Amino acid sequence: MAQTLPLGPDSRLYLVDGSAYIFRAFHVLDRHAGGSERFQKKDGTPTSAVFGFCNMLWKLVSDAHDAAQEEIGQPTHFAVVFDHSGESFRNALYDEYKANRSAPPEDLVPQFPLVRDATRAFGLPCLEMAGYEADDIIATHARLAEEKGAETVIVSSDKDLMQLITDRTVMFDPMKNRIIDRQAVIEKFGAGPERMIDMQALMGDSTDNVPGVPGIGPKTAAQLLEDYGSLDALLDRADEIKQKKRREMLIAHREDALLSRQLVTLDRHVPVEEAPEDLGLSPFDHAALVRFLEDEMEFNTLPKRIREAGGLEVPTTEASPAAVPIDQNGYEIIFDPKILRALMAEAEEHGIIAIDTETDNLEGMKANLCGISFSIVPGKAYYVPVGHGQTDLSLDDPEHSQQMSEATALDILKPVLLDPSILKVGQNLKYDLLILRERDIDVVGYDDTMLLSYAADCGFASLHGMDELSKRHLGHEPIPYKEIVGTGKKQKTFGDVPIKDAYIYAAEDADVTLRLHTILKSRAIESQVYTVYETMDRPLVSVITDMERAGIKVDRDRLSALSGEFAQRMAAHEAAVHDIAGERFNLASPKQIGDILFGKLGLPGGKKTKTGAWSTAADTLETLAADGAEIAQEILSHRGLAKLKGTYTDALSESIHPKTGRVHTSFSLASTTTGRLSSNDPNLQNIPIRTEDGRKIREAFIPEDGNVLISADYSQIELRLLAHIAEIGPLIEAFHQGLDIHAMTAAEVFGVPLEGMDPSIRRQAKAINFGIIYGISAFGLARNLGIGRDEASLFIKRYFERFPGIKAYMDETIEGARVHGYVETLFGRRSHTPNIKAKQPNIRMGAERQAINAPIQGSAADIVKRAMIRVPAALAAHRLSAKMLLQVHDELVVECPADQADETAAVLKDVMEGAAGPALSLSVPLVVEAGQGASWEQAH
DNA sequence: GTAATCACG
DNA sequence: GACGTACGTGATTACG
Repeated sequence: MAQTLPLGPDSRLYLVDGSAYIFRAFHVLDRHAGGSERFQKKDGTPTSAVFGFCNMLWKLVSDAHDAAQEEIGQPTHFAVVFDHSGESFRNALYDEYKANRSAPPEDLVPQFPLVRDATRAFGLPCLEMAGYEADDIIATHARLAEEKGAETVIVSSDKDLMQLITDRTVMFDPMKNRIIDRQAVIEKFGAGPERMIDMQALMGDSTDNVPGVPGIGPKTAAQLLEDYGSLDALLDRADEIKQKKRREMLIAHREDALLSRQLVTLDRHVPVEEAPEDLGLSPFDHAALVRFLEDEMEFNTLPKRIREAGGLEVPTTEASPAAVPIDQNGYEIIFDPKILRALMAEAEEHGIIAIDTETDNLEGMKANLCGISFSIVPGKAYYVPVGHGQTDLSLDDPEHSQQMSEATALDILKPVLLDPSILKVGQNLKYDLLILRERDIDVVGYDDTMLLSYAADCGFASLHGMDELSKRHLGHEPIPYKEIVGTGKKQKTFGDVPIKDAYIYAAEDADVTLRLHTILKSRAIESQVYTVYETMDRPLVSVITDMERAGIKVDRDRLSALSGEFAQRMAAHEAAVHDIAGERFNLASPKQIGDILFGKLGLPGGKKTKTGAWSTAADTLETLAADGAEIAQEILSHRGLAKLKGTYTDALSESIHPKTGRVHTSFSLASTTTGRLSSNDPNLQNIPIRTEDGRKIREAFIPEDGNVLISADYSQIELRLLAHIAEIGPLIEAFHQGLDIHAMTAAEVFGVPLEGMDPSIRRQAKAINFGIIYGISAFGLARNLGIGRDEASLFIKRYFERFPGIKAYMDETIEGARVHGYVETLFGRRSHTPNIKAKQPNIRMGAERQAINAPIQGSAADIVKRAMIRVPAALAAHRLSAKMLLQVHDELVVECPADQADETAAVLKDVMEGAAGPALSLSVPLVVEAGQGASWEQAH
C-alpha cells in the first residue's frame, strides 16, 4: 500500500490517466490481437483492457522500463486517476458536453471495476471524485506537487492535459515510450503549453463535443495566437483579420470560443481528499499481486515475470529460450584448442550452433578476424579470440592465456561449418559468410535470424537488427557495440578491445542469436511466411555473398579525369552566380541560396519547406529559370555537377579496394518494406544514367581485360505485374502483342489514334501509369505533370473508367490491409501496414498508397530474387564462368569472358524471363533486354 | 542528429 | 469538408 512520504524537490510524482488508458489498451488489444477471444476468463469475463493496463503499470513501477522512462526517472510517489461515472461540472456549463460519445463497448464495461481492483492489487492509490473528471484531479495534484518543488510525470498522451506541462511537469506516453515535454508540444501544435487552453478553445474537440471555432485547426490557431497574443485579444480585435471567412467565423462564434475555453480549462483546485504525501510509493507485495493476476484475472505470462522479479520463482533452465535469464556468468573465453574441439563435438551432438564473427572492420572485404563466438545451449556461450592485441595484461593470468592462431581455430571449427547436418545460426549471416569464404570456408547449412524476422515482421517500423530483436523478443537489451569500442576519438577497433571485455559482448551476441532463432523460426512458420524465407531470402544470402566478394572494377583514372572536368565547369558556374548575386556565398548551402534569391534579389514565387526555410529544390529553381532568372539556371548547373562530383566521381574512388581494385558494395536484405534489396557503402543502385554527364560515370565501371559486362533488365516489370494481379484484359493483351504500353494507355484514355501520336500525350500517359503503381492521387499527378489538379483528376477518372479492374484492385487491396494488417506479394511475402487505420487522414492515406504499391514492387522484387538464385546453377550447367556483380532492382549486371558473352546473355535472359515459374504462371510475358560492352554504360 | 537535396528503380 | 499526397531506397552537405 501507499505510504506517507513527504513530497519535496527530490520527489517525483507519477499521475496515471487511468480512464484514458483503459480505452487505449482495449482498442489496441481487441483490434490487433483478437483480444476478445484471447483475453477472457473461464467464465467469459473479458480481460483485455485489464491485461494491457497491468502490463503498463508493471512497466512503470518495476525496473523493466524503457530508455525513455529512464530519462524521466523513477517515481517516488504514484497515483492512478479515474473518471468518476456520471456527469461532471462541465455538463452544467454546457449540456452537450461529451454528448456525442457513444456508449463504451460491451466487452469493456465489466472491466472498469476490474481495473480499479488491479490498481489496488499493485498497492497504488486509486483516485476519483464525483463531479470531476480525471484530468481535473491530475491538474490539482500536479499543482500541489509543483508547489512543493517536486517533479510530476503525467502518464497520458491526451492533449487536454498538455496545458499542465511546465519545466517540472512532463507527460509520458507509455505505449509509444515517448516523453511529451514543452518542446514536443511546440512541435506538434506550434504553440507552447501555456497557450494550449486558448488553442483548444479555438480548435474545439469533436470527440468531447467542444465546439471551438469552425474552420480553425491547429495551424491557424497557433498563427492567430502568435499574432494576437491571447484568445481575449484575438476576439476583441477579430475585425482586423484579413481573411473574410475567418473573420466572420471568429465574430460569429465568439461565444462558442469562450465557452470552449471554460470547458477545456482544467480545474486545478479540486477539493481532493489525499494530500500529496499520502501518495508515497512503497515496496509492493509481489505475492499479493501475483495472487490477484493469477487467481482472479487468470493471466499467465505477467505473473510469471512478476514472480521472477520478486524472487518468488527460480527461473527454469529448460523452458523457452526467453525464460533463461541472460547472464554473463555463462560465458567463457576459449584459449585451449582441446576445449574447442570438445565443444565442437557437443555442437555435432546438438545439431545446432549459433555463431558470430568479430572483426575490426564493418566492410567485410577489409576486415581482419578478431575472434569467433558461438553458443550451443541457451545461456552458455564462448568466445575464441584469435586476433586481439598481443598480450592482454588485463587477464588474471596473461601467461597462460595465449590466444590460438586464426588458422588453428578455423581448422577446428571447419568440420562443423561444412557439415550440413549441423545448423549454423547467425544474425545477418551474410557478413560472417563473407568473412569465412575469404578464408576458404564455405558454410553449408545455415539460418539467419535477421531474415526470419524480416519475413515475419516486414513493414513494421521496428527494425531487424539484433539489439532490436533482443529487446522485442527476449526483453533483454544487449551490451551496445559502442560501449565496447568507445565513440569518437577514443574509438578503437575490436582487436584493441581487451579480451576480458570483448568476450562478454561477443558471447552474448551468440547466446542471444541462438535464443532468437527458436522464437523467430516458429514465428515465421506460424505466420506462413516461412516459405518466403526458405525459398527466397535464405538462399539469396549465399548468392549475394559471392556478388559482394566479386565487386565491380572501376577505372580510377577515368573518374579522376571526370572529377577534374566537373570541377572546372563548377568554377565557371560559381563565378557566374557570384557575379549576378554581387557577393560570394556557399553554393552548397540551400539556406544561403534561398537568402540570396528570395531575400537579396527579391525573386518572386518562393516556396517554403516544411520547416519554413526557402525551398531551393530543383523544380523551384527550374520555374525561376524558365521565367528568365539566369542565376537560377547557373545554380542548377552547378548543383548538378557538385552532386556528380561529390557523390560519385570523388566518393567512388575512395571505395575502390586497394587489393582487388574493385568496388565491393554491401547489399542489405532486410532494409526495405517491400522485399527489395538496398545497396550501401557505396550505393551502387543509384549510379547516374538520366543525364549525359551522369552517364560518363557509368563509363568508369568496366570489366577486367578480356571480359565484358552484360546488363540484363526487365522491361516494364511492375506494369506487367499490375496487369496480371488486377487482371486487366486490355493491358494483358497489349503486353502479349508487344505494344508500346504507354502509347496504348494514351490511346485508351485520351481517345487518340496510335499512329502519329503526339509525344507529349504519350508522356502524360506514362506519368499516369507510374502514378497508378504508386497509389495515384490527383495532387501527385498534377505536380508531376505540371498541370492543374482538376485536369489531373479528369485523367484519373478516365483511366479508371477505361480500366475499372484497377480501381477494384486498389479498393480490395486497401480493404485486405485493413482486415489483415498486411498486404502480400504474388509469392506470399508480407508487408505490414500498421498505419492503415490511423486516425490522421494523411498518415492513413500514406499507408493506403503503400498498400497498393507494395504487392507490385514486392512481386517484382521476388521475381528478381528468384532469378538471382537460379543464375549460378544455370551458368554452371552451361559451363560458363560468368559472375553476377550487381542487382539494381530490375537489372542484373554480370561479367564474363568476351568469348562467352552471347551465350551468357542468352542464359541470363532465359533464367530471368522464366523466374516467376514454376510457382506461378503469369498472364503476361516477362521480357528481358540484355546488352553487353566494355563498360556499364555500353552494356546498358 | 536532422533537414534538404538529389541520384536510382 | 478538410486533411496534405505520388512508391521504394542511400549519400552528401550544411547546420545547430
